Amino acid sequence: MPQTPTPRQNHLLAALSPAVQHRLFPYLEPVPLPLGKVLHEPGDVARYAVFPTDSIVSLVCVMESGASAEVSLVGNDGLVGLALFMGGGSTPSRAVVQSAGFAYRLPAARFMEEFTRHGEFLLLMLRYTQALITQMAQTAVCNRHHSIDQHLCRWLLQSMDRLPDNRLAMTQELIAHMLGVRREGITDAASKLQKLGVIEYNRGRITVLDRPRLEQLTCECYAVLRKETDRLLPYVPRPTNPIPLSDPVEAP
Amino acid sequence: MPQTPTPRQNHLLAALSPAVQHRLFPYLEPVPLPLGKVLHEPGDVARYAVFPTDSIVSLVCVMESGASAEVSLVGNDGLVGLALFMGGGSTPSRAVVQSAGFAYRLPAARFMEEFTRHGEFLLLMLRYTQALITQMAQTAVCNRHHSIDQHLCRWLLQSMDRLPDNRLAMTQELIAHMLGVRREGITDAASKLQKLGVIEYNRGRITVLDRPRLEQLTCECYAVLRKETDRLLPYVPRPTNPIPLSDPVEAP
DNA sequence: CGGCATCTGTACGACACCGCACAGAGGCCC
DNA sequence: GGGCCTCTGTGCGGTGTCGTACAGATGCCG
Repeated sequence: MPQTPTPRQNHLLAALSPAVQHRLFPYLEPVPLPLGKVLHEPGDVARYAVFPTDSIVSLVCVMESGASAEVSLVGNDGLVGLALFMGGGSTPSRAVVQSAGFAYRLPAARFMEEFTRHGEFLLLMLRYTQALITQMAQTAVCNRHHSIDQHLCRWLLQSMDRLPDNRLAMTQELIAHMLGVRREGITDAASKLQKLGVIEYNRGRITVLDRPRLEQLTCECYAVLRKETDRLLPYVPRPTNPIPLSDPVEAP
Repeated sequence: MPQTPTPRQNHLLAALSPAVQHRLFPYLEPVPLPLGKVLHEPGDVARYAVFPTDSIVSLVCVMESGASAEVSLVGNDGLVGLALFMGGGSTPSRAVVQSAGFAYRLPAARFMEEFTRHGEFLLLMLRYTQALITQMAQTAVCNRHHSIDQHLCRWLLQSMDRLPDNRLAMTQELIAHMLGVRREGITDAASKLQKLGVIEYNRGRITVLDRPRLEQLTCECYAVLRKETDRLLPYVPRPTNPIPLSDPVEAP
């Protein structure tokens, strides 16, 4: 069952030193992110930085025709609202919740207060920005060269990496929209994966059964991203206090 | 004829305040960038930041198969070497000279010295980074949805925006490599443009004859990028000295 | 001037993906 | 339980791009 989230489920927040956490955490506010919620439209001025805990947000580019394509994925590894500190205030992309869950948001002013201290927070944000840039670059080349099948595998893996379990609630229609392809294209690709026993599929519920196989089937883009992300943002949460790692023998 | 370049031909360098220019310019070193020169391979640790003046550098992603695709274009509007200040040190992309010319390079240490003053230089770099992010995002969606014809138009326009005149020295083979398509695809697209009288084409020399028409033929991506770049990085060079813009009737 | 490498144009079958249309198959609610 | 909406599967022709192969055109250089 969904427990109350904690800020430290977000890797960026977890990686901050106690001092920074102490300054920021009081201003963090948990927000539920229902499927499909739009965090910002192209050109919107961001009022919050949003740090997902167990939710996933897609950054998508939308064309005049209504066609769209995802350019990157933000989960508990990142934050939505780069434009806050990049100086532009807004971006030409839309941020939409792709997997429901929770996030913590931090008012823009507080965010900038910490950012302009020019300390570890700034450095962390820059590193995350580079990870995001890598993701976009790889998406661009993947869109050019790889098949829908491969692309779907990559997308599933990237989503799984940001989720607590191996299940995902999404219709084929939505996935198609994210990847910028036809719904039928996803039906085909997903059917193949289902026949191979790699995933199980049922009216908007996807379960990954054989992750290693999925990694074999996807294009090299996934490995590139994984490697680069691990390099830039190794997940090493700071301990809050001296923590009892093993069970507190009698917990509630 | 090619004159000796000056750092101020680069818009970023030109936009810096006299104080910053005074600190940085002594360490700038002009370098010729011949066509095809590789500034860095994936994973290379950058030793310089490179500011093009009249040259153009392409950032491309290369796949295992050798296939590649350009993710962004850097000319006198930007610099090569974001990884310097983003914290990663390297990126998984290759930087290759697409149009020969000159650039100024700044040793990494000097660059960081100024960057870590956390003043206008940092802010300018961040703004440029956002412009680059926008470019990558748009490239991703363009790769997914638009035709080679449209893509070529966009690429020509973006190249022209970074060149002093309306001529470009590139074979179809090279363009194809940049765009991540077949050479014949470029032949087709370019033939159409030539028949329309929009460009003139001759063994590696392209001349744009009808720019307005080109802007009609391209996809919306060009306009999006143009608008966003102008917003983020308006080109307002700082005067070197107190400059007589109009006659200084009675200025100090 | 002639030879040759390079660049450009053309052709043709293969294939992935598209757009559309429609048929089953669940799940949800009255 | 019945009705209905949503989601998924399937089929068809059309089109854009690919891979390959080859022929002309151009410019450079000996």
